[in-house]
Amino acid sequence: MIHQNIKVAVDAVVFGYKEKSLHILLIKRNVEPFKNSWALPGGLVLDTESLEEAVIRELKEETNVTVDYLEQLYTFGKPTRDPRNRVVSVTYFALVKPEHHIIIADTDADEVDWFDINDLPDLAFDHSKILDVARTRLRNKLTYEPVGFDLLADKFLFSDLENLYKTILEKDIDRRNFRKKILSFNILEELDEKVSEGRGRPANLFRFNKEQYFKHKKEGFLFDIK
Amino acid sequence: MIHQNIKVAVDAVVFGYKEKSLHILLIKRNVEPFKNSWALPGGLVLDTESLEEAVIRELKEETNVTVDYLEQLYTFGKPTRDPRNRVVSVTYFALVKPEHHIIIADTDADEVDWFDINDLPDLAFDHSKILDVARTRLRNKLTYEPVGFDLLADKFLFSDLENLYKTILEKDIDRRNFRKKILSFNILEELDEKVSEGRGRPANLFRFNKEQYFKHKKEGFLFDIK
DNA sequence: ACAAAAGTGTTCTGGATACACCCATGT
DNA sequence: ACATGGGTGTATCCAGAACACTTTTGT
Repeated sequence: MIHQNIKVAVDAVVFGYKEKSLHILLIKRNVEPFKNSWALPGGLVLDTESLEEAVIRELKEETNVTVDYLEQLYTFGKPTRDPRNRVVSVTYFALVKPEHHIIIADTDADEVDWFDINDLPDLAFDHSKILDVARTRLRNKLTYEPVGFDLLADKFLFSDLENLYKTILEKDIDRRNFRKKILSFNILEELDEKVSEGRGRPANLFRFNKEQYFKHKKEGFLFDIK
Repeated sequence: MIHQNIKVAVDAVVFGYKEKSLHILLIKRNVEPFKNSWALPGGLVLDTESLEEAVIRELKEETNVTVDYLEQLYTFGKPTRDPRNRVVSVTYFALVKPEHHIIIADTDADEVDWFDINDLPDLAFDHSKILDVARTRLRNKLTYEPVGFDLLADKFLFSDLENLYKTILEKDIDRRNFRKKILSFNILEELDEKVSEGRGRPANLFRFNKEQYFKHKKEGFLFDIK
């Protein structure tokens, strides 16, 4: 077998919705290259673990986060993407509910933090390219799968759901039509709890009913939001 | 840097439409493991080439095919997928017009052939899993991008296009509505050439107008076939 | 009483679907 | 003349889009 000198790594783009806007999880590197730059969490794959296991392990180690939703995104393999050695990175797309996790930096004293998607620092390596691909994926998925509910807290306000769609799809949404459409899917439970946020009429809390969704899906129902 | 013992390979699922049905390109292995099994074309990535360059090179070497359309599909990394060493395979999805290429097996006397998608041999490694992912991707892409035209000859019959959709989407199509819809996109040219296939009324030939398509796309038009 | 956000229904329009007969050729 | 596949139009229905006022609370 021919000799080959390529390393395999995984990197994750972790999305979360908090403080009324979309955030991603970054770590601050404390080694060269790109020392002190912010970067996507990730690292080399161990010989005996699967790619997915590698991402889950790295996320736990570097940030203390366990993901709610994880899928493979794209594999980046340009020979020069890492200035030291050739590294092929298999990237993953993850969704978490930020309030479910306490982020903790690695023992190597890296920093970890949530960054608003509209106020990001420069990223190490080709990580901003990876992020672009992830944002596109998120935008697409949002329209044909109920992934929004993996980003919101268990109990959420309709206005948060609406705001989430508005932010990610980058377009205005008609509140009445949006609500009508989502409710027509019969995958939400309206709770008997109201939340007042200081001013305005208190809003009702909703909960996503995953079982209902899978049941409807099995019966041929298609989630679809324009 | 920790020691890692993983190889990186690429494999391609190459689709083509010929003899009124969907085919894929396979090679017969002449080395262990899976000697004499049919497999997807592919091989190890060289240290200095990109992943995409590796696929293009391997396809040329092993089958003599140059692809018309190529995109990354998925990366398979289960530690045991190759019985010898650990190999992570970055797989690609390709479309070609079979009549544009003369397939030629490698000098190592491998065989190469087109196989009808509904009459496939057992495949080596996890290649049938890869193929499943590719078929799903093809089915999805067909509905929102005019990829069908990368599978058909330059000049084609409407009935071939229709048959292609019927085969891949695995459902019946209303001929009138299908034709109406496709023609409404204004991306086909009706040629002044007719073809008689033995019996029945001779059919008109059509040609896909790529420039028109890209022009419309830029103006916000969405290709969409249910 | 006013400001702020939540909640709610109807009309209109356009694309999707369903559907059946005539046409051009070869045998 | 008959068999075979090619080519075509209309009516119905439903989902998407557009659109504005009332309700509940805090200050």
